[in-house]
Amino acid sequence: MTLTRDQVEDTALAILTRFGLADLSMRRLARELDVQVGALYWHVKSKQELLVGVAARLLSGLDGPDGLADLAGPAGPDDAGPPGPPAPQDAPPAGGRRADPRDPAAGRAAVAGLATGIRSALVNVPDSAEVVQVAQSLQPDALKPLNRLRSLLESAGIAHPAWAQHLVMNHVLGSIAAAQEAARLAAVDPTASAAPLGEDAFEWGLQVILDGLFGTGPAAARP
Amino acid sequence: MTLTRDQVEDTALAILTRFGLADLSMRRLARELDVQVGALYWHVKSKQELLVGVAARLLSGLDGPDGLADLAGPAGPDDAGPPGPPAPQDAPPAGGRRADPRDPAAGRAAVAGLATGIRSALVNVPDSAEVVQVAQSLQPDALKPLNRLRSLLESAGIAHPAWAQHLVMNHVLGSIAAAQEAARLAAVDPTASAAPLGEDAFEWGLQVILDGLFGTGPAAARP
DNA sequence: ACCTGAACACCGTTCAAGT
DNA sequence: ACCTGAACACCGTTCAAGT
Repeated sequence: MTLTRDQVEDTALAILTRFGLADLSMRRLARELDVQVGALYWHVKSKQELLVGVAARLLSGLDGPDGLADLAGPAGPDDAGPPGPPAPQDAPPAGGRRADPRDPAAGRAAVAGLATGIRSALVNVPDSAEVVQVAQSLQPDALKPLNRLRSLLESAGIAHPAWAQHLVMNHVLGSIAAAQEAARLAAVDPTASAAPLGEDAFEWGLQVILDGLFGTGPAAARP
Repeated sequence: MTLTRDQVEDTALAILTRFGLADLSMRRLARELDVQVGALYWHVKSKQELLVGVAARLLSGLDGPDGLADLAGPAGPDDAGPPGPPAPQDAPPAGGRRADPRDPAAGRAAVAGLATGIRSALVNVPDSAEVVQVAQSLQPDALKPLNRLRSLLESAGIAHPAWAQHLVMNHVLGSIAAAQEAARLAAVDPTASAAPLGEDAFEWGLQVILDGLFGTGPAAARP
């Protein structure tokens, strides 16, 4: 059986999920696949290009039109915390549905649902936020869910959809990275544990952003 | 003359400023200082600890009580774009002053001024956002300006100052990283240039966040 | 106290040569 | 077409030994 690009990306995702980005080296990947390092470079142009593929796989559950289709993500159930639907005031009415221009709340709910779905897909995979961030800056159109986020914002009437997309994504990825780093620190040194910065901090910040984006009053009139 | 920790951090900052994080290796640093690599480890415990020091230096102009004291940052003038005061509706009234509880607008202006100051201090130093991010997660209290940002938010009556601090910082650092990555990409491949994502995108996003945090209406009543 | 010299265990990428 | 073997030019960290 000959090596495949899919196999390479699958194994890369597996190493990332189990051991994190520090252990995801081309050499480690080759060892896991029982080939020489050079063989990998027949299937991928560079490690960066490989990471773009891994990022796409991380978010592949959100490729379709339904932002909540695979809410738990490929890595299993969501992180610890009180169970129940996230974003109670937003998620139930709509996941990733097209925003109805006659119903402004639907646009906000769709954005909230997709943002929460992206977080759920990444939060259990170590360093996944970093991987998505490099993919996002390296090949801005390679990640469909991020394009979908932008078009949701555009449909909802946001003035600068691309800017808003980055605003939301910086919060999503920043929250995940902070939470994972805090967890890593706590695992080594259990004494230094300031604030957990978990799912509730994420939801709170998301609502602040959505208030600013969709808020009645002066916010809606901003250029 | 014997080596000093200050010298090590100074030279590290110089390499970062001129060549970026990829070129800031312990070996390169030792070469620049005309010592062996091992010598560095007498003065710093690890590269991560060194980066915390570099991050502190990057933001040292904002240590004092005035958030706009060193608005241009250590790297020279701000990035390209139409000149003029940033955040016209926020910066003029107050830089980093204590928020007057009787004047809610002063709190918002102080936060905006400090956030803009942090951006100005970092935007011209390549990969500075990444450096600050690792410092922030590694030693959350080592960077005074970030603590000051939190206390400004607290004084302004924000419900969750620590969460809000991260919300603002994720936007500041995310915007800088995206802008610098886009510039790096454009330098290599001038054809692929989606949206610039520069200072105006930063200001717009900052105002959205501040609208959500300070906004009149439902936003102010959020827990 | 402060630094050298040298090692340990790694990296990403390239490329002639094999099959 | 696909892979091996081997090299190139690097990493961060440690530590006996020198001064």
